[in-house]
Amino acid sequence: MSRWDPHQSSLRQLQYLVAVAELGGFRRAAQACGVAQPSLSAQVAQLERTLGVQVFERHARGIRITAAGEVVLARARQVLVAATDLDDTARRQGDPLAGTLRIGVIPTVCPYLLPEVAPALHTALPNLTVVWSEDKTQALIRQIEEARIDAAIVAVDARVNSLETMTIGEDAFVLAAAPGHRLVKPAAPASPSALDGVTVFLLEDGHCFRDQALALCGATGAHAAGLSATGLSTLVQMVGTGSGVTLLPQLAVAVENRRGQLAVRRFKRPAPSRTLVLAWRRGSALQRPLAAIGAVLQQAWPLFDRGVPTVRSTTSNAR
Amino acid sequence: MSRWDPHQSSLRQLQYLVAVAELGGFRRAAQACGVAQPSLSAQVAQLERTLGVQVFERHARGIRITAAGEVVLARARQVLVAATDLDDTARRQGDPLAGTLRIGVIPTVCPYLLPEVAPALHTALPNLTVVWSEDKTQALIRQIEEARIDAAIVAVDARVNSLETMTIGEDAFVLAAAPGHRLVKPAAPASPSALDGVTVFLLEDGHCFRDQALALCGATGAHAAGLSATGLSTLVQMVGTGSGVTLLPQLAVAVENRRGQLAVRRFKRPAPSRTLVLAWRRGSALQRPLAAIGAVLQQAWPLFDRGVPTVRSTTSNAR
DNA sequence: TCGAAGTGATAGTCTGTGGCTATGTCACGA
DNA sequence: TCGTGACATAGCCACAGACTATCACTTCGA
Repeated sequence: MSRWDPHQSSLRQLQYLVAVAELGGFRRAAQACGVAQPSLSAQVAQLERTLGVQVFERHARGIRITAAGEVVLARARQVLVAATDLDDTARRQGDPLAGTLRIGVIPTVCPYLLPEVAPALHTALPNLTVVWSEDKTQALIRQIEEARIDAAIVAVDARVNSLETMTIGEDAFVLAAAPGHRLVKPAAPASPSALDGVTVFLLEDGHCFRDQALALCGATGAHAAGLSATGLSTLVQMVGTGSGVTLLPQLAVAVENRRGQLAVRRFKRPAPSRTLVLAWRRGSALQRPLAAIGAVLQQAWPLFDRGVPTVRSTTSNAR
Repeated sequence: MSRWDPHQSSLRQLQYLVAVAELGGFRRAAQACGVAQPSLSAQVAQLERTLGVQVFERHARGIRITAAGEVVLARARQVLVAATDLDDTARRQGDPLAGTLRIGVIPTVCPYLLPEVAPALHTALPNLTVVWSEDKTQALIRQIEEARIDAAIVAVDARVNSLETMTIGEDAFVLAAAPGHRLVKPAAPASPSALDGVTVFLLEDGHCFRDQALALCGATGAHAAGLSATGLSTLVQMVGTGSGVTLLPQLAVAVENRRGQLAVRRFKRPAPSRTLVLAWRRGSALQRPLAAIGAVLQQAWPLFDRGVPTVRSTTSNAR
């Protein structure tokens, strides 16, 4: 019965392998792994020998990953993710609501949500330490899949099958422009068709909020301005001085318009909006603490949502 | 950047852990792993220490798995399965259609399908060695999930989410009884309602074919006989001598009725049937060779299917 | 009641794996 | 042409993990 024929390779060897692939070289990988380059080289070479696959082509000017190596690397990463889950599982055995979680947040949410929510989380889950990071959706998803972060707060349109999600809340879009602009003068909620033919300033590529705003523009006949902003603050400055119009998530209005330089007008219900979710890798060992965090976020959400039903077309939402 | 903090534990330690759990003791596990008991004990103890979880309670009369241990073990198995996938991936890099595959087959299929199909497989895929095993559906699924076999030929009703499947063919059910029995005398195909009030002999519990036949009985008003058979051969003997009726898969008729001791009658179309599939673990590294095997099985299937459209209500289907 | 047979743990020894430093070889670019 | 940075090689050392022998304990049966 060959059931117990041992796995020759070790987890450490797999880590070395993946490190070389990701950092693009043995020296850098060795440094990152905290070992000397010859030690790492030897381990990788031995792993290649036991697997019977050459993963890297060694050149004097660095390495190349072979075709066979790519598929082997993908499997190696899977093993390491599973091992990480094992570690997590074990670590949480005592108190599932204790320990450290790494959560990524998209840039159009992070600075507005965290200041309110981080203290609430600490109160609700005092033994849990959350390390926040900020990145765009695609990067966050990759980081989740590679177990480099434990979860992310994102605004999903398309469901990613490798992730599980929990809805935090709906974040409505609002119109924003310099006070006096014709689009934001009326007190009544705007119809989406008000955007027809209008030039709208958007975020630069890679922000999911750009895509969502762009979709709304496409549906309403608006078109994107030639210039893109690197963040919502920039966006606000651009339309605040000029004559343009932009879309903002309600979540950001209180902070971005704290000096009242903009006039803001909401849409008729059902207002266009994005759904914020907490997402984590399917099968993660951290279901328990993540679900607890998700619950806290859900509870806290009305704090940010307050503008939506009763927003005034004036500046300076309460703060 | 804690990205590269190493996994302390090794795959070998995980194997030891799982072996202890499955074999129920350190000595047996050590023997199975081919190491001395103290070596294995030390490794398991260290693993428990690094994970911070006591997986086993040690008693003089063996071990018990702790509650925390159960969940840790499940994760450990996942890591080993991923490692097996890595090995498989690497091994198949040269020729994906070479090497060895372990395939399980349910008892109501194995003896009838293999004699025909094994040579065909060898012809079509000469570099592939298939090791066949026979077990019931539930056991096979567990073996697939634990990477103890690579695939199985089963008759699924409920789809199991952890498995991917490829249909081999439809295997119709037929009525079988001693020649002269009123149910098998007419030449015309039977209506399912013919079973109403009839006592039908079935396989013993655990055979999926029992459940499928039982479902048909329930739908038609038949009821199960008190006595169950351990296999189709036994079933044939039971009804061949007595006055009972049974259901057989068409696949088995040629072999089981080779001496013509039974009269067989098919059902009106659409005849009740089971779907035979080749199933493997989702994400298995063996997609390529398994799909190739599935294709050969599909092609070969009409060989066994021949009775269905034109079956006579006589004995002795061609062979 | 006591010993045999089973469990896993402990003690002490040895070897091979995987680490280190120092150096070699090669390709490219200044 | 030589310097620089890539990865490989050589040689050494230490400790992890294997082994054998034995202990401590429980259970079962004579």
